[in-house]
Amino acid sequence: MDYNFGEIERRWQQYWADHKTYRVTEEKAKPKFYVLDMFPYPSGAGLHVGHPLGYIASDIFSRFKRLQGFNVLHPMGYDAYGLPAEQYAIQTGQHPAVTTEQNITRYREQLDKIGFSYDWDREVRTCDPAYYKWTQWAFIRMFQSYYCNQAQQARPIAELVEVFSQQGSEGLDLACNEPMRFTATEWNAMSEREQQVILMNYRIAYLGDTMVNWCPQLGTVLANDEVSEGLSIRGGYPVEQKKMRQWCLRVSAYAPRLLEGLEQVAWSDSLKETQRNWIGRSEGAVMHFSTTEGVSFDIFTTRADTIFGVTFMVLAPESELVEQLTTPEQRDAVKQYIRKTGTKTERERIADRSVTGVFSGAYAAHPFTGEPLPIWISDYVLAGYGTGAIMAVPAHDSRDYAFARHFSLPIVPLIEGCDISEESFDAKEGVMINSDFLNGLTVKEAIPAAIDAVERRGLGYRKINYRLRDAIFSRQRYWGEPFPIYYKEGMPYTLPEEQLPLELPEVDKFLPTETGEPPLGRAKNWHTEEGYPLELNTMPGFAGSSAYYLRYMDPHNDEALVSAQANSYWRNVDLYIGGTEHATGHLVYSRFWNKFLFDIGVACEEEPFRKLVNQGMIQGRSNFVYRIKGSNRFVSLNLKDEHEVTPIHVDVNMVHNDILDLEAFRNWNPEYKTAEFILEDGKYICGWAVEKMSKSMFNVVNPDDIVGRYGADTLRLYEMFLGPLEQSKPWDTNGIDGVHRFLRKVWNLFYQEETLAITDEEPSREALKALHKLIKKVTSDIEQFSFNTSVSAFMICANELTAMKCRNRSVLSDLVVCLAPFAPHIAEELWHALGNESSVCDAAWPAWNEEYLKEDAFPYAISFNGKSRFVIEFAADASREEIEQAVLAHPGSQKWLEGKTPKKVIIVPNKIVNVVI
RNA sequence: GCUCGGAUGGUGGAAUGGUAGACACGCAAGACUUAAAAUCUUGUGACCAUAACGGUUGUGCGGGUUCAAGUCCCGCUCCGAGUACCA
Repeated sequence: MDYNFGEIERRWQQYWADHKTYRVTEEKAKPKFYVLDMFPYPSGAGLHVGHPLGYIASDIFSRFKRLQGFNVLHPMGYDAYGLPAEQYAIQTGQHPAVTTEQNITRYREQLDKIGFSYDWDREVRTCDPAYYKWTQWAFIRMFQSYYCNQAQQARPIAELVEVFSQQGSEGLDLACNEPMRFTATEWNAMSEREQQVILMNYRIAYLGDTMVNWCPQLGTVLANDEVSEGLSIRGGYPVEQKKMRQWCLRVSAYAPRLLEGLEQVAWSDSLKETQRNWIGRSEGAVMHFSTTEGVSFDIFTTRADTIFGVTFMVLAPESELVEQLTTPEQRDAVKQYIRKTGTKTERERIADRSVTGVFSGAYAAHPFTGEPLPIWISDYVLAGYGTGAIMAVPAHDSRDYAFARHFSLPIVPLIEGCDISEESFDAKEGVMINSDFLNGLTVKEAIPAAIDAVERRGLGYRKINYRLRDAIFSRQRYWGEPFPIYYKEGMPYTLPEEQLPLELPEVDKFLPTETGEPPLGRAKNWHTEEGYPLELNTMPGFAGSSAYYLRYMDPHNDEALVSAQANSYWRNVDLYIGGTEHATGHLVYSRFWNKFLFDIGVACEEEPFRKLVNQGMIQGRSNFVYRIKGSNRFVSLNLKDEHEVTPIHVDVNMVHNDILDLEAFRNWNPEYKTAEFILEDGKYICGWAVEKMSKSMFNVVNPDDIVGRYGADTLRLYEMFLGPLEQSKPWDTNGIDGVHRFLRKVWNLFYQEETLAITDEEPSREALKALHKLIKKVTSDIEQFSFNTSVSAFMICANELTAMKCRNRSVLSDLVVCLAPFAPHIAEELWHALGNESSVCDAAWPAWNEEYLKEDAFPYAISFNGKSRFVIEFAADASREEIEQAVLAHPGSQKWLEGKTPKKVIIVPNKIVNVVI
C-alpha cells in the first residue's frame, strides 16, 4: 500500500472537524497551557509559505503539551480591521467588510490544509460587533479612569471627582498632560464644563492637542510605531508633524511598570532590549530657569554635573515658550524660522542635519552664577521629549557643540585634560574643572552632587524621564472600531455601556467629506437618540489586537470581556509565537492594555505573555535564467560566462532543484514560446539569489502547492527542518524530497507490499535503544524549540529501525505518538492502523528509559597533547586504572610516546583520554 | 552613531570546553530497469599519499586561557536586524 498523503490528510482533517477533536473547555482537574499565535491580518494576497512557520511551531508545541496531559488552549482568529482593505475599497468601491470576509475565507482554506489543532469554536474577528463591543467597553473604562502615580494604578475618575471636591489637587501625584493646582473651593465653584476640561487632563483615554504624525496620502494620523524613517509603514508615504486634537491613551503613565514587567517574562534578550529602548528610561533632573523678563521654565538633563558649562539655552520651535519669550526685535526672524522648519516633513528633517536656529532675544539667568544665558530656538530640540527646552553644554554634547560652533557661542570645558578643539567630549568620565563646588570630583560623583545642590537650593528636582509617548488613538478612517463617544456642548461623553456595541455605520464613499471630516461624517443618522453627534474618528489597528488573547478564553460571553472564572483558569499566555515586527507596537500596547485591565480587576495576571518566541522571517529565493543579449536563447548557469547575458527572474514554481522545467517556461509567457536553450548535461540549471518574497520577483511559494505535491505533513516537517525557528532564512524547496522520503520510510515500516506487516515479538535491545534515544531527544528538543534537530532525530531513528527491519508494534506505537505533533495526519493514520480507536491526539507522550540508553562499551578518543589520534572501545564501567594501562600498552601509543613517560593522563569518562607528554 | 544578533563543506545546517561537519540536499559510482523516473547500496571538507595503511590541514582575521577551544577571554574585519538630533 502506498503512502497516499492526499487521501489520508483529507480523511483525517474531516475526522478532526467532525469529532471536534480540538475543542477545549475549562477542565479544573487538568493543568492548563495556553499557546497563542499572533493572529494574522487577512490580506488579499493569501498566505505564502513563510506565514505558517510560526503557526506550525506553535501547533507542534500545543500537540506535544496535550500529549503530555495538559489542557491546551490553542485558538486562532483574524485582525480584520486595517488600512489595506480600506485603500482597496477606495480604489474599487467594494465594501471592506466584503473583501475582508473573502480574504478570511481564503485564509481559512489555506490554514485548514495544513492540519492545525485550533479550536475554531473560539475564533475571533476584530471587526465583529460582538468582539469590538469589548474594545469599545475597555475604551469607556479608560475614559472613566485616571492614573495614580503613588499607587501606580488606574482608579475610577469618580473617585478623583470626590477628592477634588474635598481637598482640591493638594497632595496628589497623578499622571496628567500638564500639572494643575486648585483648591476644593475653586473646584466646587467651577461649571460642569470647566470641571470636564480639568478631568480630561487626567483621564487614561483623553482628548488632547498633540503633535501627531500626519500622513496626507493616507489622510490619517499614525502612531510612532506605524512610522519608520519619516515614512508610513503601510504604503511608505511621507509623514509630517502637525498639531491636532486627537484621542490618546496614557501609555506613558505605565512606563515604569512596562519596564519592570520585562523582568518577569521569558522573552529573548534582544526583544526585551528593544522594548527597553522604546520605553527609554533616563535618570536626571528637572531644573528651573528664569528669564530676565521674569518668565520661568523647566529643562530636563541627565548631566546636571555640567551645569557650569552651560553657555546658552535652546527651545524647540513648537514650544509654547517661544511665543512668551521672543522679544519684539526678534519676532520677525523667529516667525520666519518657525515657518521654515514647520513646513518640513519628518523625513526632510531627518535627512537635513544642517545646523539651523534663531536667537529669541531673551536671556535666562544661570541658576548658580546668575550669568545671562542667551535663549535660542532650534529644531534639534524636540518638543515631544522632556520639556521641549534644554540647557546647552557645548563642551560635552556633540549637538550643542555643533550649534555653538555654527553661531560662535562660547564653549567652556569642564573636564580635566579633555580636548574640545575638534569635537565635544561626551563621555561620562574624568575629573571636573571650572565647576565651583564640583571641582575635583569625578563625573560619576559630580552628577548626584550637582542634583543634591540643585534640590537643596530649590532650583529643581530629581526626575526619571521616559521616552515612551502616549498613544494617539484616533484615525481619520472608515474601517475601524467607532468610538462609543458623543459630544454635548463640545465636550465628549461616553455612551452607556448597555448601548454597546456601537456598530460601524454605512457610508456612500470611503473618503473624507467635502469639508475634510473623516469618512464617518458621511454616515446618516450618526448621532445619539437625543440628537448629540457621535465621534467621527475610528480606532487604530492596535485597538482590537490589544486584548484578543483574553477574549479567546471566553469568546461568546455577552456579559463580560472575559468571565472571572474563565480568566482565573486560563490566566495568561504560556507561549506566544510571532514576528519581531510587533516589538514596539502590539507588544507594548497589549501589555499596557492588559495592565489597565489588571488594575480594574478584569485580568488576573499583570503580564499577558509569559514566554515569547520570535520566529524568523522567511525570505524568498529567486531563480534566474540567462538570456543571451539580443536573442531568444537562454544559457544554463555554468555556461553563461561564455556569452553576454541578461539575468531574468523566472517563476520558482517552474524550477525544481534549480533545474528549469523547459516546457513550463515556454508556456509561461508567449514571448518564450520559441525560446531555445543551451543546456549542460541535458539540463537547464538556473541561478539563484535571496530576495524578499514578492510577486515581482516570481519567488512566492504558496503552501497549497506544496501540500498538493508533497502533503501537509511534509510541509510541516520541512518548514521546521529548514533551520532554527528564530533565524531568518530563505525558503528553498530544494531538500524537501529528503523529508518526504523520511515519511515514506516510516510508512514502509508499517506496510510491506500491500499489507500491514507489524509484529508482536519482543523488540530487540537495539530497537529499544533507537526508540528511547528518539524519545529523549525529541522531548528535550521540543521544550527548547529546537524543532530542526528533532526532525533529524526522527530520520536517524527511522533509518535505524529500517536497517534492523524492526516492525515491532510497541516500538512503532511510541514512534507514532512522538511523530504526532509534527506530522499529525500520517500519525493518526498509522495510529489507527495499529488498532487504536481514539485519536492519536489523546495518546500519552512516551517516557524514555535510561536503562535502554546505557552503552556496553564506549569509544574513547585517545589524544596525545590534545591531538586526537585513534579510538579504543572500553566497557562503560571500566576503571581509570584499567583505561590508563590499556591506553599506554596499546601499540598505537608507542608512536606518539616516543619512549617518554607521560606527565599526566586525563580521562573524561565515556569520552576521551588525553595523554600529556 | 548606539543596541542586539551572526560568520562552520558545493547548499541548508549539527556539535553540555572533549573524535568538528550529525541529519538532509546536491554530486559521483553501483544495483534494479529495454529505458527513464522512483527506490536501494556505497562514497563525498580540502590537500598530500598509497596496492593497502596513512598523514597534514581545517569552524571570518589576530592574540590569549586550557592537557584540550567552533564553543571561554581580549582586539579587529565583514554581514544582518532594530533604533536614532531622547538632552
